[in-house]
Amino acid sequence: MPLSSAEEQLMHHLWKLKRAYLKELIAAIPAPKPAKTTVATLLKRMIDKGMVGYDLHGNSRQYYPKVSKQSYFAKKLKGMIDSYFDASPGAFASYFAESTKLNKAQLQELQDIINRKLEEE
Amino acid sequence: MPLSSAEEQLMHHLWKLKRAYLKELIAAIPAPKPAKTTVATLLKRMIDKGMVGYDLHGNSRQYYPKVSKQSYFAKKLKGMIDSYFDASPGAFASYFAESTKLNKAQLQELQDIINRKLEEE
DNA sequence: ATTTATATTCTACATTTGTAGAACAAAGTC
DNA sequence: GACTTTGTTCTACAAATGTAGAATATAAAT
Repeated sequence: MPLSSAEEQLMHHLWKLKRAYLKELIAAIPAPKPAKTTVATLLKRMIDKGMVGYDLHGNSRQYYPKVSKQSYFAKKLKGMIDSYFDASPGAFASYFAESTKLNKAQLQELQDIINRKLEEE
Repeated sequence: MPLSSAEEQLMHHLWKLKRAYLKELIAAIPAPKPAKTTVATLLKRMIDKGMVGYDLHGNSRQYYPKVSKQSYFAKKLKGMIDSYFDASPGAFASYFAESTKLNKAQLQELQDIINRKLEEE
């Protein structure tokens, strides 16, 4: 049950706010702001998809993500690696290291991480 | 003009075949195979989106990708890094190196790539 | 108590996506 | 020349997506 594009954008705001009432979510969206009912519809669909939960506070709801940004992202990335790199994270890693322009500090940070990983064996 | 999910799947076959007639494309799709008109409709939409071109051979068309898998993928990944890592490839790289389970050979390959990159300065 | 701010539900409708039948055309085969 | 294979176009329709008005509820403010 993947989120649609509009739903995913809204999810980003919810991840940032952690918990939010409708009004707060709308406040977080940059202009042109959608109608409140538009956001309400998206939230309802996201709840149906199991991605959002809520607590009742008084008569209204405080919404929160039921899936962390990290794990949602990890799933998306895995899907991409599966289809574009034949399910090989190593091939993807090589491609990424090769193609991306990182500065010296970033490259060194990566080196450190990899060295640590190698020592963990 | 992003491809829809069904279109993207078809695109993968076209990338693999490089050039293909409708029949060849359908042959490449695993069962349950869609109706030929379904594939024809998708191809038409992909042509409209500028993702596929074709040469006329006799009365029928040999289709080919107008966008390489590499560049299409790069765009997708950039979109994800923009939205999930605040447009920071470095942050993404760190996350990825940290979270993915690569074996020793893969880690060393990465090291080599990074070393080469560092020397290129 | 009346107004106001906020939220929710229901309904609606245009667009996009997934899927395919019907009809027609041309090229190769018997 | 009739038949088969392959391809294309047109049309269609259900489901998903993007967007929002109308109606309604309720809590807070005055």
